[in-house]
Amino acid sequence: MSAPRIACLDLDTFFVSVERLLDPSLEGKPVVVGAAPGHRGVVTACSYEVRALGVRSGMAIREAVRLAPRAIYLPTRHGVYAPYSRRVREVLERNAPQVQAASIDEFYLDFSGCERLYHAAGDVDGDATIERTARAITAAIKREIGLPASVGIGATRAIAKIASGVAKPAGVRMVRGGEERGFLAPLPARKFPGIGPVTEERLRRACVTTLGDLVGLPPGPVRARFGGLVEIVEAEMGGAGASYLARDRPAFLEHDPEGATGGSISNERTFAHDVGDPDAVERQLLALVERVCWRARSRGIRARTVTLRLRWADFVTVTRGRTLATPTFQDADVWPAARALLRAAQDERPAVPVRLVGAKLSGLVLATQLELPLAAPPPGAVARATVDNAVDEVRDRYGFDAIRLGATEGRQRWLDARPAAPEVAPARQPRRR
DNA sequence: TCTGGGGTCCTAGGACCC
DNA sequence: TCTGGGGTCCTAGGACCC
Repeated sequence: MSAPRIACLDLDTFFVSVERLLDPSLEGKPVVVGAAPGHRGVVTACSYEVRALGVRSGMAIREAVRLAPRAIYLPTRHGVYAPYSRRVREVLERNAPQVQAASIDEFYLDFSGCERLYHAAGDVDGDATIERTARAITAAIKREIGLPASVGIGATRAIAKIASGVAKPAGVRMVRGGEERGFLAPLPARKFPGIGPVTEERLRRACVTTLGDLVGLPPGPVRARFGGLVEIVEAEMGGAGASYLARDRPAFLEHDPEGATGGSISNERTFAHDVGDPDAVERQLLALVERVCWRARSRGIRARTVTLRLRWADFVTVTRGRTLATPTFQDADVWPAARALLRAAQDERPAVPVRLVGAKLSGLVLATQLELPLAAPPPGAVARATVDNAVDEVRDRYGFDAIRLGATEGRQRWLDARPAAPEVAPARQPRRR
């Protein structure tokens, strides 16, 4: 039997909690963080007061306003929340041997290897010690930072994560070794990480509502249809999380820079109103290309593949990609490819207005791993690269929007005038965080 | 005037090579 | 003049997560 050793700590309604720290008058009131009412967008986070009215994160803001017209609507301010997340992490690192951030408001703690410590304390299996530690951690986060948090504890990451949801708000829930099946079986299938709305509906049509229903499917075609999923849930019920969330991967590319080729850098924008003018879409795409390239440069990462994302007014969405011969982080290399992809896609449905456009870089490689070309840069290239570097430095310090580049047509000529050679300027050092 | 934005992972088919 | 596989790369789409 596997003893619980993984904890999942989740900050309750994190963005709302931070907004309340900054403005205590919001305490106890219905609060929605997300897009502005009347605009296109969704709910990013919401307080329990509005959840009681049916509001959920991910819901269209329009729908939230309909359900909770008197709630207080606040814009999402990512830059404000990140420092609080870092402070939480510091508390965790003081109290747990291993900490991994899964997102801005979710952390995994691994207590493996602490058995001798527990034994010395007279705690045979360690359960009591881990649970006590979890309570001490949530108390410290509340006392030192002011944020409520919930913790789930179990043998695997999946069990711990599900338990943290059950523990909310501001609770601790431990699933002891051997209790996994009894804990999971009555839960709605949707609670299992990886089962989303689509799979939930497929399961519902097979008369499967709970995780117990799922593993209880009799042998036959229906069970076979969900075969992989049944195996995964079965393993979790046995406390053996050799699958799924237990697949430990580095959480962040920054932590695994050696030869990292996975990952992607993308930005996309939904227009306030659907856009019928192809030139206007092109201008927005150029701004997005400049943004993703800047992000790649400031991380010292080049990309081999450029992908365009386009969503038309009727919500039909396509992605179109192209892989370049040489990895790059230069606007002048990425832009022609992105523009060609956009024009080809626009040609497929010329009369339909565009709702969203996006640019993505993938096939990432560390810039320092590349061999530099031996050829001397062509005339003018160094001067242009110097200007680009100066723009980058301002943006690294003050953010992408600190500098607006000139009229797009002039900018396009500037890009077209640049050599397509990927390396004209010395590689910049990755930005320190 | 329904449906954000940043990601990860998986699948599947076709090209191409051996 | 009929028929293999396996492996890798590329592309496109889709489910899911926070």
